[in-house]
Amino acid sequence: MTADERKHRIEAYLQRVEFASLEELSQHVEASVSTVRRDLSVLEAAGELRRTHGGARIVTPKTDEFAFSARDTHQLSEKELIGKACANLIGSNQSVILDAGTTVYHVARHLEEKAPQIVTNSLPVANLFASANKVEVILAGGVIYPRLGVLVGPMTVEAFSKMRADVAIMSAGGITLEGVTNSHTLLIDIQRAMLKAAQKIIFCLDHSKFGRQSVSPLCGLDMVDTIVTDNRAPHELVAALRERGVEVVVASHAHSNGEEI
Amino acid sequence: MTADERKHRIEAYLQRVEFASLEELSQHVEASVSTVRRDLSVLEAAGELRRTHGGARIVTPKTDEFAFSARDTHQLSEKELIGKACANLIGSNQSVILDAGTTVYHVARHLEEKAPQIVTNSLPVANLFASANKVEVILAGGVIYPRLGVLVGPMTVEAFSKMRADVAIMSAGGITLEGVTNSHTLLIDIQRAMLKAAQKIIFCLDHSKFGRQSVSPLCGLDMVDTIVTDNRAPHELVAALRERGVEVVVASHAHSNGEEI
DNA sequence: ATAGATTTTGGAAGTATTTGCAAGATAAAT
DNA sequence: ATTTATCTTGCAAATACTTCCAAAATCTAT
Repeated sequence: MTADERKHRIEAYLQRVEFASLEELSQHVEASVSTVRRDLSVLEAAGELRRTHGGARIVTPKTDEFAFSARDTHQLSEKELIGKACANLIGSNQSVILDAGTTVYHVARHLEEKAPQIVTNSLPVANLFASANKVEVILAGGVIYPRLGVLVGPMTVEAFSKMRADVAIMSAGGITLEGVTNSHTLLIDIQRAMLKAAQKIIFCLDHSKFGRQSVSPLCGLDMVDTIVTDNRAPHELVAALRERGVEVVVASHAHSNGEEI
Repeated sequence: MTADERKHRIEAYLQRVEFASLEELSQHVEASVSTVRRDLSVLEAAGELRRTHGGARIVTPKTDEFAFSARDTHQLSEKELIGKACANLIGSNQSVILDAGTTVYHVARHLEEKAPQIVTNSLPVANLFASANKVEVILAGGVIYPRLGVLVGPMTVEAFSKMRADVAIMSAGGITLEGVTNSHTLLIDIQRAMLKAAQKIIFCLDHSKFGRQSVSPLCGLDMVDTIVTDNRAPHELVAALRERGVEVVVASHAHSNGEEI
């Protein structure tokens, strides 16, 4: 990789994730942190980004025109961790269905290297990859649901009904031992079609979703292969879920820092 | 392999991968790095690419109608005027198909007050209305074509084949008395489906498109109801088009009361 | 076709740039 | 205030670039 290409990759990566640590960038471009530091200095001088302690931040985030990526910095890091951990579950060259929803959005940010085929009905996710040409993104058609930037309606359901994918990465409003529920009735049909289309089902649910029930039941626990959550999820419920045969991955700082392939 | 052929292969390869190291290029064209270096110097002098430390990069991935660039101020005011004039042709509550392309994008910006039903395969247009809830936007499904932010492929064609709309607002690469042409073969099928789906066909073409011919023919003049252009369009061609029964709207500052951009 | 001239090619030597590491300095965290 | 993490600076090794030269290929004229 040339120095120039490396700088561009740093820029592109930051364009997607908005902020990244030195370590993260270093791994992403496969160069030492020293080199990344120097690159960042150059890019900062060019006005492309702004260096911060421990990393860098893009100066003009282009993905930010959505009510969607609202600044809840509180749970942001938890969703980040969940996103990273979930992305680690995905193998290379798999086809992945991505649900709409903020948590899944964070998964998408870490998926560039892994999955060349992504199917989604989320406009923010689509925008994320709109300029990345390593990933093939299929966007399901449908009517845009304004606030969320999600495509909904019969067109969307039909699109997913005709598809097959290796994995589906899903959001939901709540999970109990009785199953998974969601509040957006508009999305239920679409999510059901997603579940049918995928071989493996992963739900990304931060701790606040545990023990909660939304209005519309989505599916039972038997459909769920894996749940990725953060370390504030109630241990009893996690244990109970595991007893029911659901794999539960708890994302933590330690885990995400560890092994590389 | 001749020297000339080698240079062309280098160029074509860079067109595909954007960056390449010396070593990579050397292997690809089966020549020594020294030779590749010399070739790159020549090509750089010709403005085809830019050398970098360790390799080379294409200078620009071809500027065209569909390439969305954030800092594209080129002919901005003219496209703005065309956009406004074209939006004026649309009635309230009409269903409108919007093609991908920068000029049509500017039309979309002025369409919100009309509260139309919009169907498009353009990601930028979709983003424009993603948070506006006066407008119902239907996004056709398909594969995202990276650089352009357009949805393409059979899914997209099928989506438009099943639709009916009052108006289609279209882009194109060139127009002559022989008809309308476009350079992106990937889009031709989609555009044809759009034309079939709509009752009235409007083409938005700035003056640079007049008298130009791109590789792929799109449709004859008989299909075209209206063309919206700016006041630098060649008068003879405009007159000739009118004689053929095409309504030509020339956007000027007079018509659109001066707002800033 | 052949000998000589010209251009092109591949490589070598020397110079310049880049990279990764380490040590001291500075800023954040507890 | 102390500890930890991050940043800057300087340096040596690695890598890449330029210039030059000889061999190979191509062209030209007889």
